[in-house]
Amino acid sequence: MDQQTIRKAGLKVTLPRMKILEILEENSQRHMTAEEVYKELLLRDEEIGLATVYRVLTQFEAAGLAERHHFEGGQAVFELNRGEHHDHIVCITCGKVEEFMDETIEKCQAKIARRHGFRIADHSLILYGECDNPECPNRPK
Amino acid sequence: MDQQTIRKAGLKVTLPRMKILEILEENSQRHMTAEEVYKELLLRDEEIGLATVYRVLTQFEAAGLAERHHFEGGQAVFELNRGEHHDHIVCITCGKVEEFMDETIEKCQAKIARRHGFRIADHSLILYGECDNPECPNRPK
DNA sequence: AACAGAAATGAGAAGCTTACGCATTGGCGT
DNA sequence: ACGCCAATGCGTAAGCTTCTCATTTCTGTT
Ligand SMILES: [Mn+2]
Ligand SMILES: [Mn+2]
Ligand SMILES: [Zn+2]
Ligand SMILES: [Zn+2]
Repeated sequence: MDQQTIRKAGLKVTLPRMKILEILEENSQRHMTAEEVYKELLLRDEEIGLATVYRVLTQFEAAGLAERHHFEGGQAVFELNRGEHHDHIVCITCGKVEEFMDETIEKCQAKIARRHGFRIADHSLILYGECDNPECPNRPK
Repeated sequence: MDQQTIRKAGLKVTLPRMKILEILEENSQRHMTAEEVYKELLLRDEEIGLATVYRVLTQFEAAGLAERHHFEGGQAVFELNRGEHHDHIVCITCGKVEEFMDETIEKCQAKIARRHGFRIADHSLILYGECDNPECPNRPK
């Protein structure tokens, strides 16, 4: 239940938090911007301000409930933390996002950090390319 | 000579472009924000507007002369393209940036892209952590 | 060396995303 | 049910980057 999720994250259970978590859950295969979450709230006739959306998403992130990613394009995107780390590959033409996890890369990163005397806290790996979707606008016909 | 560099990039040789290229060259070990380049121009009594700095940096990037990176913190940083690709490891405490290149990681990325049907165009790999610099503010004493 | 056309520049304003201030509302423990 | 403090909504502001447009500067050509 969402209430438990929010409570366990150390946050007071409020309507905005419930609704936003709900939306992230229903779109767990996507990566949504704050604006998109906000628009989705409007569709559902929820009177929740954009500032609250940003605030709640930031709180979810701080609580480890959600992750924020900075793909090219200015707007940050959010997704629920599913417990297993993954990185992203983004189509620069149609925006499609796929996820992957590569043990070899992860290990190499740790090794590199060690070699440079860094205690690694986080990392961001994003591959940009053109996807092979026939519907992808960039596909030569 | 800088003039040749700029001309070969397909850009008209202008004073702002010369000066900005000069500054990037003199700071080739750093990663500078547009604002930092602008401040450096002010120190040199060059009457070059911030808008021009942004424009020129963007043009340098488009021409392959420079690279833009988005480390955490809002501001993009720029560096001259030295011809050899590298990725970055950033200290989240003192901001120190080190560079690395790992053939294994690069190969894995290519493999992953292939597996997902993406023609890879670019990638961004940034490791965040705490460095071991004794001067680093975060160092426990 | 002067000229003309096109491209580039400077200054300020605007755009966009995100954060903030504050009066008001709303959870939640009592 | 009550009251306190956190959370919210709205408007505003901040930070970074880009745009607009009148003016200047290149560049190739007389
Ligand atoms: Mn994801
Ligand atoms: Mn670099
Ligand atoms: Zn695509
Ligand atoms: Zn450090």
